[in-house]
Amino acid sequence: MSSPSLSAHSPGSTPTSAREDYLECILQLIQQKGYARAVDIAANLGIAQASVTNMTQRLDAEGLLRYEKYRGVTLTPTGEKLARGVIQRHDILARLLRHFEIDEATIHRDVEGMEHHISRQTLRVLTALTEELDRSPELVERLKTTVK
Amino acid sequence: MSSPSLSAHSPGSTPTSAREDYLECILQLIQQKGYARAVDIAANLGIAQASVTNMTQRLDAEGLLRYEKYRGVTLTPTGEKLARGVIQRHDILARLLRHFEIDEATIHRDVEGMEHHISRQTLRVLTALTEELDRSPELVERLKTTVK
DNA sequence: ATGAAATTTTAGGCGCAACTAAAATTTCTC
DNA sequence: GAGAAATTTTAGTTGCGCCTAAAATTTCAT
Repeated sequence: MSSPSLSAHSPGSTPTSAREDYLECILQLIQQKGYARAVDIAANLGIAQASVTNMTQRLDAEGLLRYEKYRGVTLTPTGEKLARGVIQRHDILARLLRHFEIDEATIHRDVEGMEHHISRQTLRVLTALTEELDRSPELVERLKTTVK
Repeated sequence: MSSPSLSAHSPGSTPTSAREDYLECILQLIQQKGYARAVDIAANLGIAQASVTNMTQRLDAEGLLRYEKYRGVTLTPTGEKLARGVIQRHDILARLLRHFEIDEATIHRDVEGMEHHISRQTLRVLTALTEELDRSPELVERLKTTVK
């Protein structure tokens, strides 16, 4: 039922999860600190610095970011759009789950895994759902009792 | 923020997504036809038959199924439990999304991607949510209007 | 029961995305 | 501004999970 794994990232195709993780992380760093250095990307993703160089070179070749040796990286418009999408999906999922009493670590793991697989359509639904939970604490309460 | 990719499947560790896809597919075949042949597994997963042999050998070594050369495969209790878990997560996600007007193809793709990343806690929440939607068509209607 | 067809296995290979170790470059400190 | 420290890059390696082609085995039809 699943596709033969996301292989070759032809330009225009959907980035792999790993690529999305990089883009997300890079945008977050840029927003937080104004720049994205390899050492911080590596720390945030929990991988070795050399792996970052490697991947950022590929992402540059694919037009998702601009990479200059020994200088930091910046996102291209395409890359930034993708990064914003991932962050948006991440945030909605986290907001949705936080309505219930799920530990943050679990929320983090689940969201991290799911955020790469949500279509625009599903995102819209989850957004509506989350906003309904925001404005209807009774609903949240009813659900929480059902859960336990 | 993400882990260094799911590498070595040490016994007792969480199976990779690919492994879960195999287990899910195998259990479905066994339920449907009484047995699981490589040719059907390959067709269902959209991969080559040789890849199935390869993976089933690994899954046997890991104790998730029993593999006998030129004979089919059967799930061990561990493998079957895992397969049931995946199918359960799959079904809940699909039921949840089907409450809205999302095309089946999109539901299929999203579920296929997300089903590997849902914890027990989150599963419980999504189940409660789905059952609430089952019994409250007004809520569904309200959400559907918000979405469009 | 034998030969053709289907299925399964073996063998070798590939791309992705990680790793380590060592070399190159930049940045900080005095 | 020289040297130490930090960072980045290069080079080479690994495991996963897929591939194709060819060989082995089983199954099916006559």
